[in-house]
Amino acid sequence: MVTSYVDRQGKRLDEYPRPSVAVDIAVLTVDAGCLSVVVVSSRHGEGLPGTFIHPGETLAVAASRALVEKTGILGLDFHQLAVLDEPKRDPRGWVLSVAHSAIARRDDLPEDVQLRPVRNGAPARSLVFDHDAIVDLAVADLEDRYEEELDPGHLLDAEFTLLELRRLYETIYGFEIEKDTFRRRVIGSLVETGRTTTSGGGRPAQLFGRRRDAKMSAHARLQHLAAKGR
Amino acid sequence: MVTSYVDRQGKRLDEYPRPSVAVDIAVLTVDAGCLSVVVVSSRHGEGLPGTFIHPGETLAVAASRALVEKTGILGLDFHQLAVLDEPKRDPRGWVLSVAHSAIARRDDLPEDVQLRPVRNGAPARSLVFDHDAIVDLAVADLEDRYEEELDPGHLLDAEFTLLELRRLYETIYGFEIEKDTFRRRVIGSLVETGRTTTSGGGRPAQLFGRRRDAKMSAHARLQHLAAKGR
DNA sequence: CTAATAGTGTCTCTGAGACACTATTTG
DNA sequence: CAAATAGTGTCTCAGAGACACTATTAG
Repeated sequence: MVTSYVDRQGKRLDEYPRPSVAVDIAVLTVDAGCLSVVVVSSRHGEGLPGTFIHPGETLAVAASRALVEKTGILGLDFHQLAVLDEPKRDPRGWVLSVAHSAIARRDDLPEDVQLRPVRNGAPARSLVFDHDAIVDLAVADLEDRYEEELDPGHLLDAEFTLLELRRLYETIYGFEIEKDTFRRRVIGSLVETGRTTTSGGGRPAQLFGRRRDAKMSAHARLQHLAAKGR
Repeated sequence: MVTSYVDRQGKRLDEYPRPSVAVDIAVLTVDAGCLSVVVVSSRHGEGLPGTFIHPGETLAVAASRALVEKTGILGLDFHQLAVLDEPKRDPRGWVLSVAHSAIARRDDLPEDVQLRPVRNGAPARSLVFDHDAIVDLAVADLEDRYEEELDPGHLLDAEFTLLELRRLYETIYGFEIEKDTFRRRVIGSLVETGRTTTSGGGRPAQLFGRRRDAKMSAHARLQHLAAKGR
């Protein structure tokens, strides 16, 4: 490392005390129809998987490493949410945490992973440090991204029915959606496969695939919330 | 600092090598009808004002300190944009930067502050390290927040005409807006003051104030961009 | 047949966009 | 009067929401 640079006060870079920098990851999934988050247990209590960043790593690499080491989860994409910077947020010392989120299909997670529901109606979480707040950020981010794009986390298979898609969005948004309105909203982002499935019980449902670059039309959830005066 | 905690590998917290953590701030303003960013000169070239975080500080405090020390700017609100984490992004060594943005009125900035235009048509910036990318993030963030709310950065006075408001939005969005459509879009977020001003040259324009909680209606800019096929 | 789910026709409402028009000032 | 800016009336278009209707399967 080059250390000969000095700043305006004449201090060398390596004279500054430095914080430890951690990554914490909220891995969200839909388990049994419920939006859930992966947690790990430690001596401090239940929290999100995380680790300290190592030299030469990017934050995404550190996040991958944390998930493998602590949960056995592999190969997710990470989104930065925020930097948690309260000097006293971690009793071990001065630790900044870069909060991340990721989305995973339940069956891409190990069988024995610990999951906690995250929706408001669900039993209260109480994770260590400020990890509850990270989960809230992750959920808000998930909602935003599902509003922009059609199932960007690929929680559904390559082919799915409109009912399956709608149930997924209801799980993520946390409220029911009218089937006719929903159909018209997403149909432009789908391609018919010609195949049908009768697993639902009534008339066979058509199976759809995603269009490339499958945006959601307009901003329905915002309008919905506005209409209800929330 | 408590250092007796150990992690799963049995390492104490203070045994990990730590990155330096910097804050860099893109202060945006409208100067002479042009969206601009505050820059500072150093031996590396022109860059955004920034500093290393000190023990006990939050990032926002470090950002305030950086602005005062390097530009004399006081009292802005900061928004975290992203963490820049490429291990080699800073030639001085391993430096993470938490990019921030802030919005300021031109006349709240010192007279002699260095400003550079940021819009695409403007002369190319070429700031040090990855600071051009931070400016891009700051501009995107500004556009998003001006789309959600009416002049959240309070770049206008307490009372203003619709022409002034529209010119501001045109400067921020980077394209012209129809006056009739714009008027109908924002009028619900304004309160009439009863006063008028004739400084424009033609019929006197009414002066408006902000409503508390002045949201913009719907998401006009997105729809505009979609309509133009961009 | 009924139950159940899939999918459509159609009406209303809202807001964006566009154009033309009227209104009120200065010179 | 002309020029300039402020503000409105009104039409079209698109999409959300809601309701009722038709379609196709299982049993």
